[in-house]
Amino acid sequence: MGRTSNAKELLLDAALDLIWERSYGVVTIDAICEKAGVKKGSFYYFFESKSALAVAALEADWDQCGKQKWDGLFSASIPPVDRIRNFFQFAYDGQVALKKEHGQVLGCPCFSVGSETSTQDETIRLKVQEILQRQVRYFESAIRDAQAEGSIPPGDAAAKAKCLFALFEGSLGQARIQNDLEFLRVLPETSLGILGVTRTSSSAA
Amino acid sequence: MGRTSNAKELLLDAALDLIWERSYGVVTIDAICEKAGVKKGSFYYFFESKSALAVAALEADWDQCGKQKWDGLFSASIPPVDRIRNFFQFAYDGQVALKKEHGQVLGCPCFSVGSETSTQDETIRLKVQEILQRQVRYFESAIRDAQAEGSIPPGDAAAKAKCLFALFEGSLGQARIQNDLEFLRVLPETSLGILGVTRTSSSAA
DNA sequence: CTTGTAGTTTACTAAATAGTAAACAATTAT
DNA sequence: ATAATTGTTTACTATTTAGTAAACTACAAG
Repeated sequence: MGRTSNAKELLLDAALDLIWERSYGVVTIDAICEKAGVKKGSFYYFFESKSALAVAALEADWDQCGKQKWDGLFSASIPPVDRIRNFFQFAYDGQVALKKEHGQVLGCPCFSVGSETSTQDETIRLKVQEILQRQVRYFESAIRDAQAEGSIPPGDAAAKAKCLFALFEGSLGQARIQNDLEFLRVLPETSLGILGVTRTSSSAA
Repeated sequence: MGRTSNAKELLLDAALDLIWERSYGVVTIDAICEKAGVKKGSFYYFFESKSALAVAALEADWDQCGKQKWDGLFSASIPPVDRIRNFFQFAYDGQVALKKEHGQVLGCPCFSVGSETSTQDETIRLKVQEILQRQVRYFESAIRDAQAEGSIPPGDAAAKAKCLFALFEGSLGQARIQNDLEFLRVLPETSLGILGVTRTSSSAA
């Protein structure tokens, strides 16, 4: 019983938006509260600090959006090489939409916040680490499947996955810094080239 | 004539150190002054803001350290494939030393600060963009030379350089977030693999 | 309809921070 | 020496920010 509320969700959404668009350090609790339309007293009713909110916001974003997207893109019902190409294409399309909306390239919130805070806030660092590692595993699994069906050469799948992921995050970071999505446009093909795909298996002409 | 001073240099050094180790947003002017052993009045005598100091610190670091390192590593007197391998090895060794000194993986200050501030501070963004583009050109030139001598397959050298650079910065970011240098250790070989080097030309057995 | 619970609001404090003004100190050219 | 110049220091203000305490409101179960 008692009063009901969606303030917690409003705060999580506002925090992720602001931190993604600006940065963790520059966003104040007051700004988050204002954007969420929630008073500071309520903020402290739900969260103990900005750090705790950020951790919760990253986790909530994964649970509510990220996981489904990645599950769909890396579905076993899709040929493994296509999974990877589609993923990079999806990432590019998503950044195009975000740029249209915000006027700026935003990149990956998890990686940006992680890089910014990792030497200062261990709880954020661990949460980011956890989410990023989950993501690398999607790559790894697709690479293993592609190797099994012979569409890419054999080799250490975990290492290749990390390599692709670093390329991905590095490109997102570059795109954010240059405010230019050109870096991402070629990734669907570049990534497959790195994996050693010879013949373009399906969708592309 | 007039009084002489090294306060400006002390401030530049302190700023880069602190921002590298922590982040741009979390470092205050007071903290920079304290680390530099300079009073705030002097800070404002030399710089108009934290942002201006950061821009100057990044530029000074390139002028005094970065340029010479890159020039040496990418010297035309070195076989082009070795330049690339040596660069990644040097980067790894440098991060090992930094980790020993600071207890944490720090990554690339330019990229970290750039990613953190790019949507908030246009002058920092432009300076970072400039420095990063300079660095990509070293890769590009080495790749072109390697292609010319036939040690790697032909293809768009600028695109390959951007790809390698994204891999590099993405790996540094990952290393910072995971506080683990494993990501960087394999880069000397991984990078050459991506470029399509078949035979390990020199130093390695 | 009243009581316990869940959430909200207001008004506040204490601390951190950016930024300034003006007196002060050192150096050098004349 | 003494001015002019360059840099330093101190002490200050105004603002922003995190965080708290306590009164208040809505709701739901008995």
